[in-house]
Amino acid sequence: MRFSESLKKTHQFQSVYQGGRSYADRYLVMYVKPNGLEINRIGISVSKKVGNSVVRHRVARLVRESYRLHESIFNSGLDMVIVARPSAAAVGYKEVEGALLHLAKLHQVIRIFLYMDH
RNA sequence: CAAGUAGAACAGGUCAUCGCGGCUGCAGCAGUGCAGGUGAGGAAAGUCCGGGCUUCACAGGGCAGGAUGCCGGAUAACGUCCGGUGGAGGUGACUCCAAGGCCAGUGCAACAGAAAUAUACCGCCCCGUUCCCUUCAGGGAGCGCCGGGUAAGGGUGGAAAGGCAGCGCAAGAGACUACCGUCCGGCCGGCAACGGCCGGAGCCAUGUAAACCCCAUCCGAAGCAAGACCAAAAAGAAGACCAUAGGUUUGCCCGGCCUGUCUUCAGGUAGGUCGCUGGAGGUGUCCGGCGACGGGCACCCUAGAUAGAUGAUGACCCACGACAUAACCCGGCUUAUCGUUCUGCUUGCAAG
RNA sequence: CGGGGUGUGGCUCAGUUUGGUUAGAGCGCCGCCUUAGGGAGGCGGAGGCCGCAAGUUCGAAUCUUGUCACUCCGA
Repeated sequence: MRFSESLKKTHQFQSVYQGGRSYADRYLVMYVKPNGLEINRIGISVSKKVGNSVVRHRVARLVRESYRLHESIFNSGLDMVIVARPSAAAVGYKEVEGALLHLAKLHQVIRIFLYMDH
C-alpha cells in the first residue's frame, strides 16, 4: 500500500481502542483516531471466534484488499483498527467492501464525491 | 453386472488485470524502482509418541516416578512398521485383539442363593426307633434336642470343586474307563512365540492385575520465546583529567568522599544478525530381502515469513470445488474431508 | 511451545477417590390445595443414554484408551 503502514504493537491498538471513535455494522467494527502523521496506519483484528486459521486469514485479506483498492479516497493522518465480527466469515469480497466503505462514510474519513463517482 | 475387501494416486484448470513475502540481476548515496523467477498440505491440524539439534546437569550404581508388554525382525528411535504365533468375527477376500504373571503376597466380588472359596436348604441313601399292613421275605408312614453318607438332580448367580457317556455303588463321587479339555513330563519340528506325537495325572479346585502389585525392557531435564553473536539504554568496576566549579567532613587550610568530563572493561534491555533450511531430502533405475527396509548409480534443489506473505475481479470449461494455512527439522499415530481415477482379490447372478 | 482443569435434568452444583440394585440437592417448570384473584406457603409430579466413541469387568457417571468442546496458567 502506497500511503499506509500497518499497526503492529499492542499499545498502538490499545491507543486506538481507548482514544478513538467507533462505528459498526453486521460484518465489521471500525475504530478511527487521528495520529498527527502524514500517513494512515491500519490494523486488522480477527479473533479466534471468527473461525479457524484459513477463515481468519481470508477475512483479513478481504479487508486489506478492500482498503487497498480504495486507499486514494481516504483522508490522511488516521489510525484505524478494523475488527471482523463472526458473521464476516461467511461472506465474499463485495459485502466486505460495502461494509468498509459504509463505515468509512459514517466516520466521514473518505471524500464523498470520489466515493459517489466510484 | 452387482455387492464387498485391500491398496495406491489426485485434491479444480486455463487466460487477463490489480496486489503480497523471499531470491537473483540492473539502476540509485539512500528510501526505493524496474525486470526475471519462485512461494503451503495430505492431513501443514490435534500435539499423542519417537529422534535429530541446542543449553544445563552428569564418576559408577541403586531407589522413587513414568512408559511399554505373545515371538522374531526393520529403524536414528518409537507406543510405529513388516513377517509369524495364539485367540475373536466373516461363506470368503480379509479384518480386529493393552495377547506377560492371580499355585510371590494383599485386596475386591453388590443383589440373588442353603452355601462365594467354602457350604447340606430341598432332595437321594444308610443307621436307630415308634406305629400300621403282612403271604413272616418284606413294604409303607412318622420321629431323630446334636446320628451318618452324598455333590448325581432342583433352584440362584458372571462364577457352585472339568464336560459328556458308561461302569460302579446303599445312594453317590475321576473311585474306575473311552473321547474332548486342562496340567505335568519326554521326543520331534521351529531362532522363538508355538505346533505335532507319545506317556502320565494326587484333574488340589472361581473371576478380577485398563485393583495394589510382581517380572522383563526402556527413560537425565528443558525446549528454537532452545541457544549464539552485535548492541542504544539503565545500574556497575577500574583509571585518567582537575593545580577547577559545587556540596559535605570542623570555623579555615591540606587531605578524603559525592556530583562532573573522558577512556577502557564488564553488562546485556529496546533493536538487529545468525540458528533457518541440502535433508535419516526427493525422482528414476539396478541389486539383496517374503516384507518392513537396506545398498549402488544417475539426475534434481523444491517456502523461510517475524503481527507473520497465496488474495480480489472478469471470462470459459468441468466432476460445481470438501477438510484445512508452514513458523527449527524429520519418522509415525490419531482425527477432519465434496469427490475423481487406477490396481489386486473375494462372493453372487447371467452368458459363452 | 509447555502444563492444568471442567463437561451430569432448563440453570447452578453434589456424587467419580474405594465400580454395585431405581444418579441426588437447590432454583426453575407442570398439576392440585389455599386466596375474591395474584404472590408467598403446603402437597404431588414430570424432566438425565452422566460431552462423544470404543474397550476392561458379571456390572461403568466412576477404570483405561481415543476424540470433541470450553476454560485457566507459564514462557
